[in-house]
Amino acid sequence: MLETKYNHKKVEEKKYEKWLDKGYFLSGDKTKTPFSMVLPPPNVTGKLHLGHAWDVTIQDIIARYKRMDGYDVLWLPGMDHAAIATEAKVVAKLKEEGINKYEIGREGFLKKAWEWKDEYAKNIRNQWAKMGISLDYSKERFTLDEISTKAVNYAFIKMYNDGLIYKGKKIINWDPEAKTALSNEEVIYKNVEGAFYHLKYYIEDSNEYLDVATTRPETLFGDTAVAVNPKDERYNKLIGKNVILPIVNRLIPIIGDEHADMEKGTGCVKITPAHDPNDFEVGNRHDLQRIVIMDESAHMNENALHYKGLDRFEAREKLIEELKEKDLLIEIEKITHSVGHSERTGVMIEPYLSQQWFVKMRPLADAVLANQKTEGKVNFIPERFEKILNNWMNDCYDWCISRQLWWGIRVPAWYKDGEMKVQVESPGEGWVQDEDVLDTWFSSALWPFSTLGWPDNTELYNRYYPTNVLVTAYDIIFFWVARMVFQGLEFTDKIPFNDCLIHGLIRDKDGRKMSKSLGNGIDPMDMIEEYGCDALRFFLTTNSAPGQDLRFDEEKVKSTWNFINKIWNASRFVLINTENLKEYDFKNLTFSDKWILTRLNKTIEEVRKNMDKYEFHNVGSELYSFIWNDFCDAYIEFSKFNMDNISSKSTLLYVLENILKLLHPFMPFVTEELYSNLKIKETESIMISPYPNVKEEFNFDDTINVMEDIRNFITKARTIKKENNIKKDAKYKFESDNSDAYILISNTLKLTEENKIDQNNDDYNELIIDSKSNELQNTLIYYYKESLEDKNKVIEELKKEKEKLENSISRREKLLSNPGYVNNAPSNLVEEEKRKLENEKLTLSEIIKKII
RNA sequence: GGAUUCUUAGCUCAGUUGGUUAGAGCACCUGCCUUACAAGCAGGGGGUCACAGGUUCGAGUCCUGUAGAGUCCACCA
Repeated sequence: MLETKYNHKKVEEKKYEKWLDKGYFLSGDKTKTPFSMVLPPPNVTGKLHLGHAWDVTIQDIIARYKRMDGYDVLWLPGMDHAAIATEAKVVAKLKEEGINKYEIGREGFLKKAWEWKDEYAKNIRNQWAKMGISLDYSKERFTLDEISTKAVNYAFIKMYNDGLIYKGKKIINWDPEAKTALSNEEVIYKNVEGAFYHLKYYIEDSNEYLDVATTRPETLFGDTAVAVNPKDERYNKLIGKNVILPIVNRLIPIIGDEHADMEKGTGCVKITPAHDPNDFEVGNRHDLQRIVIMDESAHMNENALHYKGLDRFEAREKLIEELKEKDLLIEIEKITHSVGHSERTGVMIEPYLSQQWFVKMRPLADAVLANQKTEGKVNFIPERFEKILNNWMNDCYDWCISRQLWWGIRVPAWYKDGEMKVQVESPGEGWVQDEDVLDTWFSSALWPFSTLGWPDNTELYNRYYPTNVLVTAYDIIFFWVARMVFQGLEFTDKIPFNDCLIHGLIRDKDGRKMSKSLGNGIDPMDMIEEYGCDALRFFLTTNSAPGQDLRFDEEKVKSTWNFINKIWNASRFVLINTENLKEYDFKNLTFSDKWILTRLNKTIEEVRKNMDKYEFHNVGSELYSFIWNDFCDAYIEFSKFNMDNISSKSTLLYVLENILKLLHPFMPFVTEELYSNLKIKETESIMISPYPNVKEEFNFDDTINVMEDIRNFITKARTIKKENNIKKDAKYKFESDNSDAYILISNTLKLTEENKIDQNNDDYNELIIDSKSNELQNTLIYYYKESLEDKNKVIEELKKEKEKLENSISRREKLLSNPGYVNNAPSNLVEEEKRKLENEKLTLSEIIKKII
């Protein structure tokens, strides 16, 4: 028999291994309809955080539900090589060991990186196991494995041949720490303290100068013009003249360009085409020279004259000193401005002119936008997230996909004598492969189909693609979701997933983002240790509406634990009382059996409806109130009165069995444990049992209102009894027009035979509790000794109730006499109003009698 | 500047296509060790749904405006 308390550690032990051994997570049953999802591959850089725990639990709920409901579920796991992030971590680790990556070379470094990957992949798999998620490990993939590499190479070459990938020299976001280019999405803008340095650019052959303000004075070495707005009357007459570039003393032209904003700063802008994206454009318009003044680690080069070799910030400092000395500095204006930082290394981005590979976005984005207007669009849940996709697709810029790293898929391009060939294999002797690797997201973008063996025409691909649903957080929509959609459309002519279920981000108790720097992060593994995986899962998935952020509140995890303990104990009760039951027998159902079976049907219906809509918080509250309020508080209590009835025992066990199944996707471990203790069950594991369906023969709809009346009457009786201090052994008289109600009420209120009296003895006063409705009429009279004071109190109470009823009745009458309501409102609501009105009138008439 | 979410009980959140006395958990008050569960049971109190208008027979829900909080994108010489 079960222990008296739920012990999550014991319950969650060894079950996962068993499921794995039995092969329950495997896909491939061809007799069933396929259902597929790919797991958003976590980076192999660390451990899973609460956000992952949330994300994987949602998916596992879907997977388990669909599997139980008869689908052949493929939930494909995998991990992401996370080029920059991993390379940065491996470099840091090597540094600790005193190794420089360039010393050991590309091959040596990659060996180390693979070792790192293997170690972290193992950790991640352990954490997946702890979360209880039902992944098909036989299909596990890695973004750098052969299957993925093949797909990436194919995609790259195809896009190159179709003109969708090109190589070009442009200003890109450069990370001087990782020494690589980044895409715009990998740049995070932060507000930092900085300054506007106002510099004197003397006009040629004159004592006058232009006040040119810049936040990055060290870039002046790359200046090839100063721009003013052609409409700016202060300066436009100077267009065509030259200014003397400070320190360098080179002559550079004053040009007229719309880019110079008259309202902003001084109206004069220095133009550095090799170090600023806007200036790059200006440079193109005016055919200006591009002078690169820094090397790849953001140290000044020979173009910066005597500053050569200095770091950019050091150079800035020294340059300012020199400008001051030479009286070329007008002022330093302190400002706070937003500056791009590398998402991974955290260093300030340097806009940098370099040769990179790009994906031409416009045609791909337009295809997505066009597709979202069709029936075959990606269905976002909640819908509003489609706008984020569309906004991003509307104004996007070409995607820089080359990275100057080693950890990644190498660009399949070969060079010899100024010639370039794009292909996988070396074209032959003397050809050298491009040193760059591709952006991680380029491989992730192909994930839903590359994992299934595309571009080959595989059985997996044909059976499971497109996938049914993708689950991820909203912060990843443009990084990943958008890219999968356009690559899916480009290569497979299909959207990669029909539904895209978006959840929010996890915040701490005070609503702040969880981050390392704040130190407010919570390790899901600690929560599992403390409260169990089932409690964590249920908390994560039932405490917010789709798309909303979730505040992590340990108290709520704790109260979920209590809920599980409640289920545990209810199960104990059922198991203890049904030990001898060999098979279900529903021939002799009592009134409360019929009621709970009907309520179970309604619950199944609601739960299924909400499961299909991914509204898990609704499923949660539906199950919570059914289990706790209906099953435990009411039904189990009532069942105690008919323990000799085999049909009642059957009902107890049957309802429990169904509760466990309904809960299983949320709480896989405890439901498996309890299910394994059931005497009657269809399957050896709850995982492979069929998900509950509504059973028409268990619909006894007329029990619902009657039971509601009975329970209300019981509550009312208890309240009045408590308020009036009626003793347990008070004499009473009880009448009911319904024998089921009579039994349930007298048993529950403990109305014993010995306290029952027929006639009022003059010594007693009467306390009448009654309820009148069309379904049920009860009168319970307690006889007791009371003071006059008590009696007046009772009258007061009755008067209050009378007043309440009168208000309610007049409100309902007004409502029902309103033709607008009666004609327009749904008829079942109108009927319900009428019924309640009738019942209230009956009750009121009784109260009036008593007051008189 | 553009987009978007949020404002409901002391706290954290639900509240489906508008349906008329707004729900839950936790916290609070009262009484119970009634053997499935005191991590529980039985009762109870607590909300002019941010504010102001509008549409409607009917608004927490739809529309307009205001205030506050958050997030994303763009710009930031």
